Amino acid sequence: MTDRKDHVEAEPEASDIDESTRAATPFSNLFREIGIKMKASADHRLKELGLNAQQGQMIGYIYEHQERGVIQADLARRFSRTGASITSMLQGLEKNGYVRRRVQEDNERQKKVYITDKAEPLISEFNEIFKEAENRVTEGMTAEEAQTLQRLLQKVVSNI
Amino acid sequence: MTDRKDHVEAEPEASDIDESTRAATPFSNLFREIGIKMKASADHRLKELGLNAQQGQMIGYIYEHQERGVIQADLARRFSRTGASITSMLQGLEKNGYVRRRVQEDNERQKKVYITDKAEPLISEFNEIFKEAENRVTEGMTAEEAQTLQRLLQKVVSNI
DNA sequence: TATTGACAGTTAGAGTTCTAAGTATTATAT
DNA sequence: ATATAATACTTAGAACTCTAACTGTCAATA
Repeated sequence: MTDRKDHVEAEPEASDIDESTRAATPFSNLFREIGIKMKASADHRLKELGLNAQQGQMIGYIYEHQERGVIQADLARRFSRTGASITSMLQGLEKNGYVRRRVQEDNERQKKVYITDKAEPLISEFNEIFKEAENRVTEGMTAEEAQTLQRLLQKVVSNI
Repeated sequence: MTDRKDHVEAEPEASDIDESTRAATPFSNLFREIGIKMKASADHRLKELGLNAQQGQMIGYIYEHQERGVIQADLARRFSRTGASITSMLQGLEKNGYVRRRVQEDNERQKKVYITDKAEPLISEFNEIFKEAENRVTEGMTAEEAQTLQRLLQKVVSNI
């Protein structure tokens, strides 16, 4: 309600919204904004389950791959995090009873990671939440536009 | 060199790379990957200056807007962070001499934020680094493709 | 076989982020 | 005019992240 611009150099400026369309770095700003919003959205939904987005993704990934065997280094690669970060995250998830870790018999350097019974019933909810987020991205686009977007994003990935 | 898949359920699986193209949530994965890569790239470049990407963006934003007057709540809005995060970040930047803060005379709740002389010479380097990153995004695209990408990304922003 | 190097994971310490609770100031309403 | 609410910022405590240094295990090689 109050006008926060009502101070010293009170110039009648345009609103700040949609700044990314005027900036010299529109793509950086767009990607940053999208990342923030998607994370916020996922965090909001997963909060009911007592987890955050990163934890949800990690549990989902472990679930999908645990039969093949997942070690911490796999998670570090997959989520572009350092080994120390993975240790910290898994310690948290283990403390709260969502995962367990077991040293490999054939290679004692490695620890394999598994989902617990406590985490299993959450998987289907995760999938639903992530699928909803996925669908919202392309809302109001034609199938062709969505396909073009995906193709161009893949190009961006290979560029950077 | 070693085959890290050489353990218990040793199935001859396809490699993990490019998983985002097969996943059920290609857009989420693409955006996550792009975000991680862009941040890593910016961090790497700004490291020579003793700063990280977030600090660089914040200093740049303050520089661009300090004549109009920037208070902490503006930064929180702009960067989608809580007030507490901004306090913490600015305490760090202030300790290292990049910004200074001054309580407003006409509203003692607010603190205006300014760039110091120490930070000023870095601005042009920031701009160059961010512009390079921006250009790399659309490398190998036609002007029309880049325009399409920007348009679709704006649609994504409004969708989520 | 013994050394050397690579790999997997941990810890310690620092920075960033969050939530929750708090102080102080300003605006609104009764 | 006084009480209430909204705003701006800070602090405390926790979680996640990083780098650097460390332990322990396995692989390569001389």
